[in-house]
Amino acid sequence: MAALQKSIDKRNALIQATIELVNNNGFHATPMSKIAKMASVSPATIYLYFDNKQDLVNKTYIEVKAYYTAYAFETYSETMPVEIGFKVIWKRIADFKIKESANALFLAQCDNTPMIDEVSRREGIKHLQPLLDLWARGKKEGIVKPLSDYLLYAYAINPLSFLMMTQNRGSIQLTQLELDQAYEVAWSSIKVCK
Amino acid sequence: MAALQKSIDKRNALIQATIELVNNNGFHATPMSKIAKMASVSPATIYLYFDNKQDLVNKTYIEVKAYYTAYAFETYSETMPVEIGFKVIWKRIADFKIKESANALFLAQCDNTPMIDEVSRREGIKHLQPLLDLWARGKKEGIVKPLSDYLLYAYAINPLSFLMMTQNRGSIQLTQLELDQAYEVAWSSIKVCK
DNA sequence: ATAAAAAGAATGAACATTCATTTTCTATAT
DNA sequence: ATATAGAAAATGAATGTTCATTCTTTTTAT
Repeated sequence: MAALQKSIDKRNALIQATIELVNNNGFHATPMSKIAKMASVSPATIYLYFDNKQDLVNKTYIEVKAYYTAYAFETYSETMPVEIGFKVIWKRIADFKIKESANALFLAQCDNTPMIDEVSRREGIKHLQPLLDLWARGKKEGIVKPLSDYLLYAYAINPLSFLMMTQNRGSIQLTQLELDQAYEVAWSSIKVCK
Repeated sequence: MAALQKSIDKRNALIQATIELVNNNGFHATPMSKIAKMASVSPATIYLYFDNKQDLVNKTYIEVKAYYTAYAFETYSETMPVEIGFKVIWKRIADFKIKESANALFLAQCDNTPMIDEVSRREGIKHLQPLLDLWARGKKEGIVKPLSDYLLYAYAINPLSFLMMTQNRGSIQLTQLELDQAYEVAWSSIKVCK
């Protein structure tokens, strides 16, 4: 099969270059020629791996998103009690946003921009299901507030995006203390008060 | 003075067109020619009001941001008790995100993108001071948790951006009930528990 | 020896910006 | 009030560049 013979390394280099350049310049200011140069490849070669620029950025988005969700749930198991499970997932997401900030930044840009197809966007959302299941369980057990998933996400998870963005812009440097505080606020905002 | 004689209506039309087109297509996919057409103006005319495309988008950002903050603090007074003051501001911001969703969407895109100069970005941040002052007062009175402003903002205000974004994408329709719930979560996440 | 993969150069379209003219406004003189 | 000169504002049509994509040729691997 043709695609399989092509070098996976080149494909990865292209994806990485796309992430880095789009993060720094935005989609509109990253020409294919620069992506090619950064990946040490001819512009024409990009078209052996991707249909066109839009396809390149869509596929980059989907791959990064898949990596993100795999990372988020890596250490989680559905047998964990709700509070433990949430903590495990939350910490992994925080970890991702800090350690994989280029990837996280790229996702944030895609999620707040018409850069990505609706189709690819929907594709990227799917993988969050385990968290929604956890919340459903938590609600049933009376541990998690009976709020919509969107509200829970807005308060428990999304603030991490803002903190990551701000840190990345150099305005703040998150300390371990602040991260712990952030977790406490996140959990307290969705847990049922005794 | 030359600039003052030019039609303020045309300038406004250009700003409005920029907001709408950038919201729908992103910065990279909105040519000056389209902005001109939507504002019923010749492309050349844009350059009588703005230096270039970057300047146009920077100035649009600053204007929308100023409008946003003015709106947010419209009904707030520094003599209000902390809890009341916060509620007043929060509700106004929520109002803005819903009623002025085109403006809010534009700001969200600017804030998550390298579309805007650092200079203009900093310019836009300034106006949030009354909220930071309110929090300082709240901390002193032992009403607000002793967290950094960024953490407070991340949990008390930023979730509204996510909810607005999601609603705008058609995934949800915020009801009054949900808005009230959102407020309760916001306040409970920053207030000191008794 | 053949076919896949990659390359560099070429192509053509899109676009930001400028240029040369025309239109509109304003202030003054009648 | 009206006409008009001069300036400001606005325009549509160029200009030159940038860039996504394709074409033809070369390199690499089997």
